[in-house]
Amino acid sequence: MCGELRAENAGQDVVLMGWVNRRRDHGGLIFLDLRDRSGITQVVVDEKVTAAHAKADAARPEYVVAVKGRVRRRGEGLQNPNMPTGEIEVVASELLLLNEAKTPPFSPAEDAIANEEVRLKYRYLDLRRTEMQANFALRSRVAMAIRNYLVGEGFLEIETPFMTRSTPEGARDYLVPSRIHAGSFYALPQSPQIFKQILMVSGFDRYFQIARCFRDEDLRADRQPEFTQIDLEMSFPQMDTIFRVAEGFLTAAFDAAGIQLAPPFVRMTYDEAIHNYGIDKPDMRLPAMVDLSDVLTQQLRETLKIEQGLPVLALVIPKTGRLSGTARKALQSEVRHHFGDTGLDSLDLDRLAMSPNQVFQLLAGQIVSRVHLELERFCGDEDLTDATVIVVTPKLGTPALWNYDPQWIYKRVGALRLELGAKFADKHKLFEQTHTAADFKFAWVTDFPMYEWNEETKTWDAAHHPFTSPHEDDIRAGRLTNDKGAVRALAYDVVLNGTELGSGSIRIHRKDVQAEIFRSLGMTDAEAHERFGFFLDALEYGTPPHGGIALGLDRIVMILAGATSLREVIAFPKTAKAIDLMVDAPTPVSDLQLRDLHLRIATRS
RNA sequence: GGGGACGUAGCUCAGUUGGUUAGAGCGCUGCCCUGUCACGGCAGAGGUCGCGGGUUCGAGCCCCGUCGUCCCCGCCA
Repeated sequence: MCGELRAENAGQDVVLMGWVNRRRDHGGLIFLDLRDRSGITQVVVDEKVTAAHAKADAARPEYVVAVKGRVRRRGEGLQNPNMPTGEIEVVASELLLLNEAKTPPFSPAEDAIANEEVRLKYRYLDLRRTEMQANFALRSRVAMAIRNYLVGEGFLEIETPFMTRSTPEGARDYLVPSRIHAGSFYALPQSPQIFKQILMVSGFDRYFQIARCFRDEDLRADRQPEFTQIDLEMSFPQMDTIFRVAEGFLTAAFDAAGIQLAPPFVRMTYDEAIHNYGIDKPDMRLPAMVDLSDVLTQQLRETLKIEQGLPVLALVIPKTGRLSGTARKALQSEVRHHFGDTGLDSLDLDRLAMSPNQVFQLLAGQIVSRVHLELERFCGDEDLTDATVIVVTPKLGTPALWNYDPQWIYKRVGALRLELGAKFADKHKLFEQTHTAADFKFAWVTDFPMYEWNEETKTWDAAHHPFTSPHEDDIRAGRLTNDKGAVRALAYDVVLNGTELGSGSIRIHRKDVQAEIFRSLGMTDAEAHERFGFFLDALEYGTPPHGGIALGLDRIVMILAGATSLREVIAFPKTAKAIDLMVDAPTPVSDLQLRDLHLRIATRS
């Protein structure tokens, strides 16, 4: 193939087929760079080879050609050290134009890339680009590594249906109308959740699937309406068993990308994540928030007009260098703007330190030493003078604040931490990519809350999904009925650099517990039976304890490819409005099709 | 549903305070060229300034609406 020939192939007769990447016409001598997915080779066509030369003359970029010729080692000074095949060239004896090509709207050979609208419309051209070819080669390798690992661990790959039953919880379903049953619909699966649990009931012990999932929600850079999960489930697991398996296949996946991970990953509870990072998917490429609550005594809070009893938090952004006066002021106003009228404010540490008041000086000293401690924990010994510190305080007597619990402040400051991280990342090379294990900060977050208060419907919803087992202790303490907010779930997320890669849980395997959970979610027994009767039935026929996890393959590959959008690692993705610009989907359908499906379009906008 | 950015030649973009015939680079077409590799030289073609309306003597530029792409919030068990 085009990318494979080297100096040791000199003298060999070869046939190459590929696309014309570039053509350099010197009159009597024409150079064609021939490209296929393995790489690029230079072909030389001399005018003495009349027929071939005429064809090379007619050839244009993106023509598909076949070349017969001999590999020749390039002479001194003619070599191109920037190309893997730069030491050789193929001297053409015969040339065939297998197919012509219209002038493409953008060139797959260019480094500069066109806007996404054009790229997506002509996706087949975009996918010819070296970068995209590399992304999909990587994706294939990663998927293969995961398959190999899981099969090696005794997992069985089993497919589950795409056309299934709508479940009203969770995301919006994509629906498929039934022709045979007027007025009824299949739903595309949001995940194979129930099927994989049933497979455990069936005795399949260790199941996995690289499964397509569908969710009809609004898109983001890291969210597509159809996406691929590495879905697995096992019987008789401890949480640790599942962590080990997931760490195992992630290690295999990263190995396929040339990165050696060193599991086990860091673990923290949900409460710790919120307290230290203000978010349930911490990005640990930045230092944690520093809790200064105990440094700010009651007395000091009164003087500084800081609310009692609420957390005071410091953020530290390393490697920013010493900020100029203007930069500090700009930052200050940015922070103000970020918090708006929430009642959060920032304390000027420098002014505190330079204050003639000794109490303030002391306080500043205490804050600095606390922050320094975190910085040391984070990256050995980092010079604090090179970092920027922001101290966030809840202002005294801000009415709105009275309703806010500490969690709200943690989350709010956590959001600022990420915003500033992103801002300084570009400027000061905060996340320098060395493409080694150190760039990839994994964590397990455990003990998620079981329930989430839904302000809209004034009900408790399942935070993960309703098949998640609550902590044994919380069941025994009766919290399922009288203290839902405190119930912890046996649920866990695996997080990488602030992105949720996947989540899972130990499931409920007893019918009575499952029924009680449904009831606690406000479902009557009749409703539960109507929706999940088949599942409750299955639980009664000898269900093993089981649990599992599902990880987003697209997101894993995206991060490994260094991309910031899933569209770079999905061959035929959809736009932010869920449109496929190449095939132009979705489209209206004919009245005949609608009649077959017993559907009528009610409104057209 | 809400907020923001963008939309000018095939592509990437510039276009001053609203003022004559809307520009550049790349690409494309033709001719020349035997050592290029982002080849080079000469000549040339190419525009519904996203679309619709308005203000104005005059709109790429101002106003209103609309469509599309991207990012974020809501949403995503």
